[in-house]
Amino acid sequence: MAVPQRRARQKAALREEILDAARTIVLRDGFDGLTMRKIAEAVEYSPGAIYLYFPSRDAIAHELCHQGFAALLEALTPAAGAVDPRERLADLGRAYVRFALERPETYRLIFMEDAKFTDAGFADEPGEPGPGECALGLLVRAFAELKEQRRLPATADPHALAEVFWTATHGIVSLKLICRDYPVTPTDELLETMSRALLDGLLKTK
Amino acid sequence: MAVPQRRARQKAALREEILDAARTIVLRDGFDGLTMRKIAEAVEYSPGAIYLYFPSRDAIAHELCHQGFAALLEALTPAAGAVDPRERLADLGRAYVRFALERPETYRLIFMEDAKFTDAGFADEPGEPGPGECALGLLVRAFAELKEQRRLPATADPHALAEVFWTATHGIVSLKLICRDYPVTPTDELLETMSRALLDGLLKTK
DNA sequence: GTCTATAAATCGATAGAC
DNA sequence: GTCTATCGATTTATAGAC
Repeated sequence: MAVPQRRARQKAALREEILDAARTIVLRDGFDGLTMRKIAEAVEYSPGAIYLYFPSRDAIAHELCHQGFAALLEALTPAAGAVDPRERLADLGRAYVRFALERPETYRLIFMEDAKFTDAGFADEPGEPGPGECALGLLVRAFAELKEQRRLPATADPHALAEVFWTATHGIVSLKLICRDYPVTPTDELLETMSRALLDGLLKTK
Repeated sequence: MAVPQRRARQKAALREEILDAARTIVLRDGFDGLTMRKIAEAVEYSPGAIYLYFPSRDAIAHELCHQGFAALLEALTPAAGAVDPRERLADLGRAYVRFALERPETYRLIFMEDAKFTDAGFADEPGEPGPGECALGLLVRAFAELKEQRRLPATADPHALAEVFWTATHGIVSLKLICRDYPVTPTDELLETMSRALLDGLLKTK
């Protein structure tokens, strides 16, 4: 029983090597620049060998996307520690922006490339939460707590408010990642102004 | 002198035909699906003939982008009629979202594809305003009026606030255009909630 | 000015030798 | 399991006949 296990380990190791190489390429050349040939060259195998580990280029991209969502969730989780939900939302916004700017190609891949990758990050298998859903859940939870504390109107929908906060933050980073010169205002200032105004406007009182 | 003018008209006409065909293709197949061959087929010329009117695929995309920004400005201008600046901002947000959803491929082209296209729409020639700058100017002007009316703090920066409003709106539509399933909340509801909360939070009083 | 033909470079994916 | 070789289809752009 030992030999097949070793083989399985080796197979898994090369799988990881391929994914690492793919990540590097996406980071350097963007998603369109990810080709089977480049991957093969990077791991020093022939192009055909890659197909023994992944059935297609899309499968590799899908796996990268899944790992990207997991990384986002990992980056957000430590920012969800604040006791005060409002403070926590501001922290989550900052962590989200930091993640996007530090790993621009990962962010582009999961949120700016293709619907099939983005949607896949939310519901892993139909019904299962998935890392994207969990990340959004951090926001939902904070708004739900604000509502429990009667700092939001009784009619407020925590999920909708979480999506408002998320889309607004996404708007800042996605434009910053696309354009060189616009928006002119520094990212931090945009985020802080947006975050404060949005929460001021939503909450009954500070 | 008449003949060269007629020739110039014919040349300009075919130029427009090429651009029209390119627009249709971008709308149908997305930006990546825009190829010289498809354009040539659509206008019933050979691929090589296109190069007599445009030096490259990028030049066509650049022209499309410029026209896209002009169309955005045209779609926003009638929404800038409200006397009350706050009401005007809400109207501009609605017109912006409507434009993006009605012409998704145009919106993708000018704001979600490539930096060189997006930046080009703002400052046409260095120094000149460009349609993108004008569109943003509609927002800046509204915030500037709010400041004149003492409904914003004296320290408020109208340009920064305009960019906050713009990025937040862009966040809604860009995610809607990318993902099938997320955000779950309907676009209109996201926009109205965001718009109201943001302006409530920024303005001293309603 | 327009065409045909083609260069030169990609790509994803597969077949079959070893 | 890996490689070589290649299919078949892309693409942008150009050269040269008409």
